[in-house]
Amino acid sequence: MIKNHRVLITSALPYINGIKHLGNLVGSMLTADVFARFQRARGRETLFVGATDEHGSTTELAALEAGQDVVTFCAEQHAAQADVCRRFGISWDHFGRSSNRPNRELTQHFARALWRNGHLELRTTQQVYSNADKRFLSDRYVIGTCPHCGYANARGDQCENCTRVLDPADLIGPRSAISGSSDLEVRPSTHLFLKQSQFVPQLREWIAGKTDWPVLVTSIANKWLDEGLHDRGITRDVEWGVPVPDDIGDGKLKGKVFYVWFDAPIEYIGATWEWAEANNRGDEWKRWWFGAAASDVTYFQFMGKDNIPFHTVGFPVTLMGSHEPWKLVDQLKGFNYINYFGGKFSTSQHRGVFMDTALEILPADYWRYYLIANAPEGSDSNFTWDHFAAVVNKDLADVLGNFVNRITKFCVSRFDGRVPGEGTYGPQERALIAELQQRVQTYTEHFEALEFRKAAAELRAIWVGGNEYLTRTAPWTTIKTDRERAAAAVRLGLNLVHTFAHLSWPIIPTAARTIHETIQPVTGNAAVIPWPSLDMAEELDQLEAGQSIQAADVLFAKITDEQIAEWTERFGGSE
RNA sequence: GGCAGCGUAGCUCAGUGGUAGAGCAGGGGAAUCAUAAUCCCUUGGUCGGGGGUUCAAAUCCCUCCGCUGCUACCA
Repeated sequence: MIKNHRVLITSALPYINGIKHLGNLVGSMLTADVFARFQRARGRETLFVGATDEHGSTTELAALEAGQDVVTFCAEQHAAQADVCRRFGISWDHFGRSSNRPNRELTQHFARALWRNGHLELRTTQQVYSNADKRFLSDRYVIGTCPHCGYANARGDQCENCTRVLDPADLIGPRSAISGSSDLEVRPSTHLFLKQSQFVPQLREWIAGKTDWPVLVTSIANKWLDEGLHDRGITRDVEWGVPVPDDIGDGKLKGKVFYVWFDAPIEYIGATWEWAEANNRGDEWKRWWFGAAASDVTYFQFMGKDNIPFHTVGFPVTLMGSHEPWKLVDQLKGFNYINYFGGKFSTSQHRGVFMDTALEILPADYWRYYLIANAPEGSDSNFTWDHFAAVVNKDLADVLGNFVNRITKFCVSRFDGRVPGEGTYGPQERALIAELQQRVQTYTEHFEALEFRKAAAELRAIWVGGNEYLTRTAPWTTIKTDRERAAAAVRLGLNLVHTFAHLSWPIIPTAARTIHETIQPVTGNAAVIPWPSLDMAEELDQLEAGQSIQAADVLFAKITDEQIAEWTERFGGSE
C-alpha cells in the first residue's frame, strides 16, 4: 500500500456522441468513481476528473444527422452526459470538455514540443475527397462493393461482410457514405506523423516496470511493441478539432486539425486545468501533473480494454516526446465488456441498457452495486434481467436492507427508539468484532488492489455477518428473560448499521446516506462519508446510549417477476 | 489469416504445482425481530477434449474444439 500520497484518477473520456450504456459505465466512470470515493473516504487528497471527448469526423456527421451545428450539438450532448453522470452519482471534481480552451492550448503545446524535438515529420498521403460534400472522407465513410466478396455496402476500411481489411481504392463503385455521391477523387494531403517507432525502447522499459499491472493490460501493450510501432498520423482533414498552429509543419497544414486520439487523452490534463480555473486555483493543476510538485501523486486510469493501446502507447509517447516531466500513469485498470443476453451492447443499434433509461427504472445504487459486484474484470460478463434481479433482491433487499430494517424496528418497538445503554459486550460480541476486524481489513485491501468484484463480495460478507450475529444473539428471545443481554445486542446491531453505512458509501452512496441517517446525521464534510476506524472494537461501540434512532423504511424494493417481464419486453433481450 | 484472453457446480465467478471453492439457484431444518426478509445443514463438478512433464497438474508444455477481443482511418 502506498502511504501519504495524493491520488489522481481519470476515467476514459466518454465520447460525445450519445448517452453511454452500462458497459461503458462500469468499465470507466463507475469504477473510477467508486475508487475516488474510497480514496476520499480514506482521507487522501484525491482529484477525479473526466470530460467528454468531442472532436472528429464522427461528431461532425452525428451533428449533421441531428440537424445541428457541431458546437450546439456538443454543448447539448455534454450537458446531457453531465446530467446523467450526476444522477448516477459519478463524483467528478470536474467534468470537462475536450473542446475547451485548456485542451486546445495543451494540445498545441505538446505538438510544438514534439515538433521542436524532432518527433514529428510531414508526410503527404493520398486521401479520398468528395466534391459533393466538399470534404475529405476518412476511409470508413467511403462505401462501395467489396472486391473480395461482392458485398455492396463495404466500408473503405474493412468489409463488414467478409471482415477483410480494405483500402478505399479497392472498392468497386466507391461513393460517399454521407451524400451517396460518387463524385470522388483522390487528392494528396500533407499530414503530421508522430514517429512512435523512436519510443519503443523507452516504452518497453516503462511497461516492464509495471509488474503489478493486470495481464490484460501489459499483454496488449507488449503486443503492440512486439509488432513494431507504426508512425502515426496525428492530423486530419476535418474541421471540428484543435487547429494545427501555423508555426508547426512549415505552414503546410493550414486548416487541418489534430486527430481526435491525439488531443483526447491530453484532455485529462486539460480537465484538471479547467478544474483549477473553475475553482480559482490558478496554476494548481500543474501540481497534479508536472515535475517535482507532482512527485507524491499516484495516478490511476480506468478504461475498457479497447482503450488500452492508446493509454499504454499513444498518450505516453506524447508525454515522453515533450521531453518535459509530465506525470505518467501509475496504475492502469482495464475492463472487459458486459454482454447483453450474450450479444454486445450497441450504441448504434441501441441494444441493451443505457444510463438514462436505467435510471428511469431504478435508482442508481441498484445499478452501481450490481455492476461493481459483477464488474467484467477477468473476462467479458453477461447481463441478464434474471441475474440482475436475483442479485439486487438477495444482496441489497434481503441481506442489507432487511438487516437495517429488522434491527431498527426492533429497537423502536422494544427500546423506545433509543440506543440502549444497558448490558455489556460479551463473547458473542467479541467474536463478531474479531471477524469484522479481519473482513474490513480484507475489504480495504481489495479496494487498494482495484479488485472490485472481490471488494463487493467482502462487503456482502460483512453485511451477512450482521444477520448471523442477530440470529445467534436473538434479542427478541433474550429480552423475555434478560433485558440487559438483549440491550447489548441491540446496541451492537445499531452500531453495525452505522458502520455498514460508512463501509458501503463508495459503492452505494445514496443508500449509505439514508442508512446512516436512520442512526444519526452525517457530520463533517457533507460530500463524504469517511472510512470507519480500522479498530472494530472502538468502531462498534461508539453510539451514545440514549440517542434516538429512526426505524428504517424499505431501503431497496424488490424487483418483481412482472417488472422483469416488462423490462425484458421493453429493452428486448431474450433472443 | 495473425496475435491475445477466456473455457471450473444449473447460473455468476474465485482459485497458477500439494486433499476442487464461494455466492445464487435446488433439498432439509431452526427461528419469528424484519421487505416471507434471516440463520444452520446439505445435494451438485472425470476443472472444454486429447496427449505430455512431474512424486504430485484446474494450475506448466503441446495439440484440438468453442467463445470473445484486437488487427493501427470507429472511438
